[in-house]
Amino acid sequence: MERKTTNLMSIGSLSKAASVKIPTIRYYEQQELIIATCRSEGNQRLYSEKELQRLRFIKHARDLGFSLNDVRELILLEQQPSGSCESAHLIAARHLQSVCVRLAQLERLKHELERMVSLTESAENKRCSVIKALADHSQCEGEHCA
Amino acid sequence: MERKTTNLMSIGSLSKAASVKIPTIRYYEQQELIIATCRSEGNQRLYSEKELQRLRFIKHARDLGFSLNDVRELILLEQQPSGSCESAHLIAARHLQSVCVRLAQLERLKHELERMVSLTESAENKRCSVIKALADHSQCEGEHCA
DNA sequence: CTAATACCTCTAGTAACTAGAGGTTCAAGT
DNA sequence: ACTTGAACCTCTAGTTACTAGAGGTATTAG
Repeated sequence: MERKTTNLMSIGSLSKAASVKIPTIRYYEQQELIIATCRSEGNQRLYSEKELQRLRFIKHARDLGFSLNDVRELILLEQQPSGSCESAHLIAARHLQSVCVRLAQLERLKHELERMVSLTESAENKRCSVIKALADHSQCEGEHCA
Repeated sequence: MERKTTNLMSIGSLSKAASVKIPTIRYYEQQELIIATCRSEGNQRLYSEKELQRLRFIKHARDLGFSLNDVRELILLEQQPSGSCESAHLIAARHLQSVCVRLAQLERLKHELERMVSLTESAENKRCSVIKALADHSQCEGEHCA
């Protein structure tokens, strides 16, 4: 009744529509994240609009840096009627947290690298200061140096 | 003459001194980044101060996010007498560049995740907004959405 | 001399794909 | 109906930088 035209598409079309490479789609299938609606007589995968939506969901989550395990969980939550919101929120919040941590780390690394590179640029000494900076970590300002 | 006491250490001591795990050291050996000075009668690895310095160099570079391939190159450069500075500078600058790119990406992701999470917190509707945000990327503000 | 600890090699597993070999199916044109 | 070329199929192995485990040997402290 509310079923649209049963327009099934090949893996190639799906790939283009979701901007996800074909081998990746097959990999996701292996990981049980997405399964083709059915196969053609000749065993080729056929997908409906529903799978396209799911693949876009996965793509978006991956672009946001969620792991495939997170994605797996989110898909399960999506399928449940309700009560799943808190869990989804938790996953997102946890991920946000790790993004923040990573961000702070990268900031620090950026500073040290900048220092290293600028030292090199003004180098008048023979010994390379990039290499010196790496070898002699007493100069290092970063926290990663124990 | 300028040779210090020939105090060789086991892989365990080296590991502690450089804060690098034992299997990782063996892995680096396999990758030809560091080789033990010699072996004991019973075939156990023995290292000198020189290897400790190199391992610290590797560790520091890895902490700064250089790939093992970069490290390999930097080590080669380190061993050459001179003229290697530009190459080392190039490697560092290239890496800094990629750190900056990654940083900008992460900033964007952070914003989108924050938006997602805050939406969820104030949700009064039944359907989870985290999941909705992932499914419906027309709401998405990030550049990663094509 | 013995027991605990540290070491050895080798293989396989992790995440998230990517690449390639070798073969089949589909769609379009003649 | 036939042919050609693109798109598809499965399966295996490679990528990065390690980590974990099995099964066995060396060293060292008491």
